Amino acid sequence: MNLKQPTIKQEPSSKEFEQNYLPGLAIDMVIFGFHQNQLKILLLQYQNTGLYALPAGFIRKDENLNDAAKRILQERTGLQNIYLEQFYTFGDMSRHDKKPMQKIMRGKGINAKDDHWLLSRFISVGYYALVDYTKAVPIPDLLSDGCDWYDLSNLPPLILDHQDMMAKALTTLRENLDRKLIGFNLMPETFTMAELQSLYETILGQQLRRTSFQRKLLNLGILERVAKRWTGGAHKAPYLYKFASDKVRE
Amino acid sequence: MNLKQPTIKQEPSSKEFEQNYLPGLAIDMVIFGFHQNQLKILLLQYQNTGLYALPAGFIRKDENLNDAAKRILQERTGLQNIYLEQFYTFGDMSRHDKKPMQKIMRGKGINAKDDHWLLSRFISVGYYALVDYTKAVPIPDLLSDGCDWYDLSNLPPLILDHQDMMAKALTTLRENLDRKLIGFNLMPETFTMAELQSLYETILGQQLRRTSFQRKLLNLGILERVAKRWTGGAHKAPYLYKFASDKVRE
DNA sequence: TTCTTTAAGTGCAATTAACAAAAAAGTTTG
DNA sequence: CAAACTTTTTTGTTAATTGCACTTAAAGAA
Repeated sequence: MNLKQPTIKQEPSSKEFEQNYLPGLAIDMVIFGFHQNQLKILLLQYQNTGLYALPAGFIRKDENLNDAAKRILQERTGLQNIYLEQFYTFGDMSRHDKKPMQKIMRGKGINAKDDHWLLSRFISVGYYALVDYTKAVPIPDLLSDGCDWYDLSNLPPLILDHQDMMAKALTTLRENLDRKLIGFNLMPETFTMAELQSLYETILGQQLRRTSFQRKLLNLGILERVAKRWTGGAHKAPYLYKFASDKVRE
Repeated sequence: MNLKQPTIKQEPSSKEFEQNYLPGLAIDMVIFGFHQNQLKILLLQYQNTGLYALPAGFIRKDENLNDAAKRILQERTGLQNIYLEQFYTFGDMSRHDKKPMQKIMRGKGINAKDDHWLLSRFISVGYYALVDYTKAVPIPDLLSDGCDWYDLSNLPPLILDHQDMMAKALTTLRENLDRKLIGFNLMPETFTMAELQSLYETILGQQLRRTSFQRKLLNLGILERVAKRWTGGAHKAPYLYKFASDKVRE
């Protein structure tokens, strides 16, 4: 069924890119989700290459950097008003390696010259986003053939320095978890205390004590107990909580 | 004595810049120092303009981003092996305002066309550095007429978004102060406990309790008491401490 | 020696976190 | 229908940290 087909959508021409986008600068996104007690990130997959990469994009000449990040996130997930934070800008020479992109373009039937704009040196601003797994609708971009969630504990090999980017994003997330109370962005509307604890444990990579965790989070005064309860087994049903954003001062 | 002189050093020509530097990307530096119980930063001053700016520079095409930052810091202070950390990348459209740079160039007798490369949109990577005030030797760059320390509590008006940059750098410094134990980089070789406390109080913008502060820092086990003491007045002389970097694990 | 002044250390209350045990709320089972 | 079982939630008890007042230490001056 899957015969070789001509590329339908065209990636931007050199001229089109130069006219509309800032040269040499890109945005890479580490989009975190949480599902079945696993921390996940969104990756693009390229056919016939075995290569995987973080979602990325470029900055329009008339666009704020942060707005470009929001746009790129929206393009890959369909989501708006998402927790999104810049965490580091990557500018080592070693990240300038033409091979992966050449392979990706060949896989798409694009015959790129050595000075194609996509093969030049890029400095990349890293952002990480925290999204509700159940709400995101992953969408591939022009060059990729798949956009899907992957377990952080079991990632495929990533191109260039994307593994380092992911690691740095995770470190930043860990450092900000308590300080900025951002974990809730990864949860659905309502959740049990055990689920929330599991999220914290997964992000921090360590076990937490049930009682301490519960007392600490409840004392923050930002959780609201929802009247309803779980349908459950032969035991006490856990309370459901929701994040009371109106109680957060800042 | 100071008659109008022709510019001696020439700023890079458009061609020279395009050949050697990454376009549209700059580095801005918030260089912190501490002297006489005041937190200070290094600013460039432009003659005949009343304008002040953070030290800045560009990235060579064959240079790592972090190496460019080190180079720029070295060019303005003469210092190497300094604590230097990237804190944010600024990319709002609103920071693209040609007027200040035009004024600076006119002040230097440069007749810049409207499409001069220095007047284009720049996205700027912010770094902050912590230096020993007594060791830095401020040096102006090609366009500026002065490079000096200014009290953080009494800054002259800065161009563009440099005030925001400074504020963000200070916030980052505050957040990292305890976590990364970086305050010592602002101190001379040896210092008294009172001086160290004054530094912390100045950075954090709040008074600290002496006993708690002392107990906490000594318990960290990273301070070494130096045998020598102060020459002093009619009272007990304070101990001198030095930072025992070999005792810091990380 | 005694006084004055500033530095450094100590003891205790108050707050916060760590650990342990008990109570609560469901369902299943005899 | 009550006893048993299971998981959630709350309540104490102990240990660690911090805030605060006070004591001790050191050095020159009277």
